[in-house]
Amino acid sequence: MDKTYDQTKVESKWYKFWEGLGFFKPEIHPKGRPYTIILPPPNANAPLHFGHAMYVVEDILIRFHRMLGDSALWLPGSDHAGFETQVVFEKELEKKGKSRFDFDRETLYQMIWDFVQNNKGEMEGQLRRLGFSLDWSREKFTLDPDIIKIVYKTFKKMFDDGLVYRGNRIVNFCTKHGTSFSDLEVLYEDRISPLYYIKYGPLTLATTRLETKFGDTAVAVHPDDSRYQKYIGKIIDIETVLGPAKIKVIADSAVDPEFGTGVIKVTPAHSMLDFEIGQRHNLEIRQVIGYDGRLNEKTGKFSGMTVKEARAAIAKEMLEKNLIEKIDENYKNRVGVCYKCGTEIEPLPSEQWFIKTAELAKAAIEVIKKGEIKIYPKNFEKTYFNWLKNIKDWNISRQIVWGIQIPAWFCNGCDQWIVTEGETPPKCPNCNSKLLERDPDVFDTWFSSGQWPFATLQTTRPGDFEKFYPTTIMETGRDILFFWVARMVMMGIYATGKIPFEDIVLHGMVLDPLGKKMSKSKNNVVSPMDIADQYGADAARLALVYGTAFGHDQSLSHPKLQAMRNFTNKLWNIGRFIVDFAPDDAKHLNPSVILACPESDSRVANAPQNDNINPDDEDILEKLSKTIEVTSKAINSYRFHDAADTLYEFIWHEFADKYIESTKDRRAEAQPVLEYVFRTCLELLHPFMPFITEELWQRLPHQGKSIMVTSWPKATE
RNA sequence: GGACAAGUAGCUCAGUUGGUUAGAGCGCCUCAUUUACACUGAGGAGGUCACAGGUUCGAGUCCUGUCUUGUCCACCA
Repeated sequence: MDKTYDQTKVESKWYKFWEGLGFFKPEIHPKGRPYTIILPPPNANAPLHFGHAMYVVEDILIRFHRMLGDSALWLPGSDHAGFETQVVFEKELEKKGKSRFDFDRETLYQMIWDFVQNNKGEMEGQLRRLGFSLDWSREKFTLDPDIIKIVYKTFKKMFDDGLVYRGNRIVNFCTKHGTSFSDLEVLYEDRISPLYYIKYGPLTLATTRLETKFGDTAVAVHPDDSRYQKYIGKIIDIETVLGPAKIKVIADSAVDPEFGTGVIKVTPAHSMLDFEIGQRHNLEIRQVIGYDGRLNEKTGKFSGMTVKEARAAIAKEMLEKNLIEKIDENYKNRVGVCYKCGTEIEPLPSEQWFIKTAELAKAAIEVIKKGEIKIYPKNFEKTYFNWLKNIKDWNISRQIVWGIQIPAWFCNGCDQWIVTEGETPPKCPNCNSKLLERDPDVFDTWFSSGQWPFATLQTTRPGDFEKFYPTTIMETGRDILFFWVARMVMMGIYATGKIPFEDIVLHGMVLDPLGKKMSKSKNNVVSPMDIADQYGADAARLALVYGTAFGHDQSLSHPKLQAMRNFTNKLWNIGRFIVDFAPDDAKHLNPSVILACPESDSRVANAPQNDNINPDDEDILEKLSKTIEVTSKAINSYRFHDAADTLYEFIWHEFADKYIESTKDRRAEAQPVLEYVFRTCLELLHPFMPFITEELWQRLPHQGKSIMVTSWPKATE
C-alpha cells in the first residue's frame, strides 16, 4: 500500500463493481421491508452544482437501510423543468444570434430535447462519480411517454371532478417571455415610484400606475369612510386626457382609508385586488395593456406605447391640463418582477387553466396534523400550514413549447372545452363538430413533478407501486417546500388516496465560501466534480454532513474539505498498519477464524470471552459498541452531523491515537481485535464514505462480496 | 406587516430531554524529527455562551423583553 492515500486510484473502480453485481437494486433483499426514497429529479438543463451533492444524505439513508436488510430503493430521474429549461435554451440561442421565434414549435421542441438529452447524460455520470447508489434500471424522466400518460390521466380526472377549470382571471404575465406564472414565480423588488395624486371630478385619488387609468371602470372608497358617503353609488363626471368621462363610485371594504386620500381607482383588468373588487360589484373588465406590454387601441393616442413610455407621456399631459394635484416623488412600493429576467410583471386578464386548491390544501394540512406525514425539522410545519391556508387557485398553463402540452381541445362548434387522457378527439362529443383546436399551452412543470412519487412507481415495473408506495422519506432542499413538496402531498393524496411519503426531511442550502447563495449570475457556482477531483468524493460527502447541524445552511469550506481528506488518509494508514505491517505470527493466528462469524453480535461476543482479555481490548470493544449505538440512533433521527462527528472522533482519537499506540508492544495478540474493530468502523462509515471503506474492507479478512451488502454492526448489551 | 432560524474561542461551527473545570476543525504557540500516517503525534494559549430581566439548589440550554444578521411568506392601489 502507498504511504499516502490516492483517491483517484480507488474511487473510479468500485462503482462499476457494485452496479455490475446489481447491489443498487432493492431485489438484493427481496424479503426485506421496503424502504424507498425518490430522488428529487434535478433539472436536466445544466450540470449539477455543489448543492446537489447534498443528495448524499439520501445515499447515507439508503446504504444504511440496505445494510439493515431492508429492500432499499433509491429511484433516480430528471425533470424537463419546463420554463427554466426554455430560458436556459433561449440564452444559448441568443449567443448564436437567434431567438425562439425563428423556429416553429416542433423544431424548437426537438432542439431543446436534444439539448436536454446531452445534459441528462452528463448529470448521470456526475451522480455516479459521487457514489450514489441509485437503481438506474428504474430511472425515469418527466417526459417519458408513460409518465405523460399518467399526468394526462390525473388532469382528466381533475377536470371531470370539477377541480380543473378554464378561467378568465388575472394572471402574472412576463411580457418578455410571453408567458404567465403562478404566484410563486413572481419576485418582488423595493422601488421608489412617483405617487400621483390625480383629480377625478370632485375626488382626488393616489396612484402609481397612471397608464392603467384607461381601464378604470369605477372609483372605490371604504364603506365607512365619512368623507365620501355622499358619493357612494353616484356617477361622477371626470376630466381625463382623452376628454370628459363618467365613472361610478362604489364602496368596498378592501379599500384602506389610510392610503392616499382614501379613494382608489378600480382597474379590474390590471390588478389582482381590483379584479376581486370588480367581481364583487360586477364591473366591466376593460383591458388596455396587451400581452406585448404595450397600450392597446382603447388608449387613443397613447396606443402602441410601452407602459413606461405611456406613464411619462400621461403624466406630462395631465400636468399641462392641471389634472394632477401633487406628486409624492419618494413613495416606496414593491413591484413584482419576472424571477428570471427582472421584467416587471403585468397583471393581465387571460384565459388559463386553474386548479381549485381549497379541498386539496385542506387534505394536505390534515395529514400533517394527524401525524401521518412528519416534517423534519418540525418548525417547517408552521410555514407549511401558513402557505396552504392562504393558497389561491393554481394557474397551471404556460405559454411555452417546452413541456407537456395540455390535452384540451376547444370546439368552435359549441364553444366547449374537451379534455382527454391524451388522445385527439375525432369530433366534438357534444355537437359532433370537427372544428376542434388544441390548446397550445403546456403544463407548469410542477404540475407534473407534483405527481412524481406515484407516476414513477406506477411506470417502473409491475408491483413496484404496490410495494414501494407510499415512499418512506422525501428528502430535499427547504427552498422547494411549497413549489414541490406541498404539491406532491396534495396531488398524491388526490390521485392515489394515499400519502406520497411518510417523512419530509429538509436540508439547508449550500452557500459559497463567503456565505452567499450560489448562482450563475454571480459566477460563484462550484462544480461537485471539481471538489471530488481535488479532495475525493468520499471527503466531499463527509464534509457536507460534518460540522453543521443537519437542516442548517452551510458554506462551502475548503479547510473542512481538507480536514475530511486528511481523515481519508488517516483511514488509509490505519489500514496500512493493520494489513501491511501485521507481524508474521499474527498472520498465522488467522484472525478470521475467530472473527469471521457471520453474525456481527457473535463476532463481538467471541472476543471478550477470552479469560485473559487485555483491559485495553476490553475498553476499545466497549467504546466501539457505544459508537455503534450512537451512530445508529443518530442516522435514524436524521442527525447526520452527530453520526459523522462520533465516527471521526472515535476512529481518529480513540482507536488510532490511543488504542493502536497501545498495541505496538503486544501486536500479535491484538491483531484480531485491531482487525475486528477497524472492519466494524469501516462498516459504520460506509454509508458516508463508500469508496475508501470498500477498498480497505476488501483488504481485511472478511466474509461476503462487498461491504455494501454486509450487515450493519450491532452493539453489545 | 407576519413567520422561521441564527448570534458560543481569531475564523467556520457542534453542544437531543437544564447537572460536575463549555467542545471540534482550521489558525496560533511549544515540543517530537520520519514513527502506520507530516494529509502526523504530544502538549498549550484563547470564550463575562448578543444584551437585560426572570424561573431554579443549578441556565449556553427553560420563560419574557431588546438588539443584530439571514431566509421565507404576504403585498398597498
